Amino acid sequence: MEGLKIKRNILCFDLKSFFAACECLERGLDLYNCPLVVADPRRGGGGITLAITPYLKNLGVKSRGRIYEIPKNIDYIIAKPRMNLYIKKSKEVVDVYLNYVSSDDLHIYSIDEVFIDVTNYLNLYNLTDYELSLKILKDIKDKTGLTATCGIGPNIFLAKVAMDIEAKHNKDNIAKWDYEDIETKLWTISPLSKVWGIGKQTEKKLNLLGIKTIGDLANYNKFSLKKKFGVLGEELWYRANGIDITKISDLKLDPQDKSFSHSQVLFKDYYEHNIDLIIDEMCDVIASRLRKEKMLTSLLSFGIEYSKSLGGGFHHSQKLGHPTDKSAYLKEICSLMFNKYYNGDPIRKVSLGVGRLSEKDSYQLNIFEENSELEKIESTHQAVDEIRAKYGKNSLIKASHLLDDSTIKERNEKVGGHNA
DNA sequence: TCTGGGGTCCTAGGACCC
DNA sequence: TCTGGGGTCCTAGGACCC
Repeated sequence: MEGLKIKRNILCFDLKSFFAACECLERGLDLYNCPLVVADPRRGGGGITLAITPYLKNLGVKSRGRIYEIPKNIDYIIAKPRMNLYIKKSKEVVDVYLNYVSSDDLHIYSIDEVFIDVTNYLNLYNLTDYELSLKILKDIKDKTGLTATCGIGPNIFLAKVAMDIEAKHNKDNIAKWDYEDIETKLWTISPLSKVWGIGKQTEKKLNLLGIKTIGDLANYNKFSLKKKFGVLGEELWYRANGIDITKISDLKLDPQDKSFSHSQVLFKDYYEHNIDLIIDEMCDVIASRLRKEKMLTSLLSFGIEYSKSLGGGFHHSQKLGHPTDKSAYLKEICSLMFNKYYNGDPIRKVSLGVGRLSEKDSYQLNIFEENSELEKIESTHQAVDEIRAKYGKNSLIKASHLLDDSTIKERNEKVGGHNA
């Protein structure tokens, strides 16, 4: 096991209350002293709070909850999410990291979290990993106004857990964990789901085995875990022992595995006669993104969820006859699937996703689409995309999209389902 | 009493091929 | 006449993350 204890210098950074911090900066408010909630008020009380300030956290408000869950006696400011602002800010922070390391040693995990392997830079800068992280944190603060926290570990897992569990509570916003800290810092963690990679479901199953702390997990029989949970069980055991041999380069995603999707919860019940419009629009959005990223998809997944009172729904995926970025083709498949599986219940949610992506330049013309026809469609799409890029997504929309049931105009003003 | 949205990874069974 | 077996692809579904 000693051989698996790799000794890198991994830093894991996370931006503190990121969306809320961006809103406070823009409004000239003090993040630590103002009751701000980032959430879309148009969603009603059931809407999700995307972020809250530390000030509200201290009052016991859940950071990812519903608006109606915020205690009535607390006065708060509600900030409509502005995704484009957060993306811009996130890029500014990434630029700070890239001043210190090359992109090969940086993995962007989410809009506000990264992993950096600084092993090969410490000599160069003549700094310890702690000193370097301090410097980067200060740089982020100076250049963007944002506060970050940093976990340091000999591997990715320990860096992340050090960050999640300890760094946030430390004065300097840094926590460094090494293999000798495992018993005191990692093994004492409970409940299990506080640890990265263990969710509520797994926690429940482990609890049934009498495993309540990470220490219990680490000292459980590895082979029984493997028997019960497959490779995941073995993985859990290694992680509980602080072992993770993943390198930053392993985190780079194979383009084959890439996917993207759109889903939306509808504001009213839809049925067969008006859901077409929604599906149409979503196919257009997905196809347009494929063209923007110069990708083709070979796998479509489509799902419908019925109104809460009834529950249920379906979700299916299907390999496509040939790779495509054409809205019409996606619609055709969705429509087939809809007719096959829809049971007539009121619809409240639609999801559409594409996967098995490939780069467009490898596109082979196929026997199903006539060459000239293809070019015609292609050039039309291109023209539409160009106009939208220049004048905004709403500059050119289909006549059907002006109907009452359409949601596309609202959605075009959103990024990732949130207000742009 | 209540509606988020976008991702990745893993497993498992059936089909199909050699 | 019967008990093959390995590899890969497809789809469904579960779990986790931010």
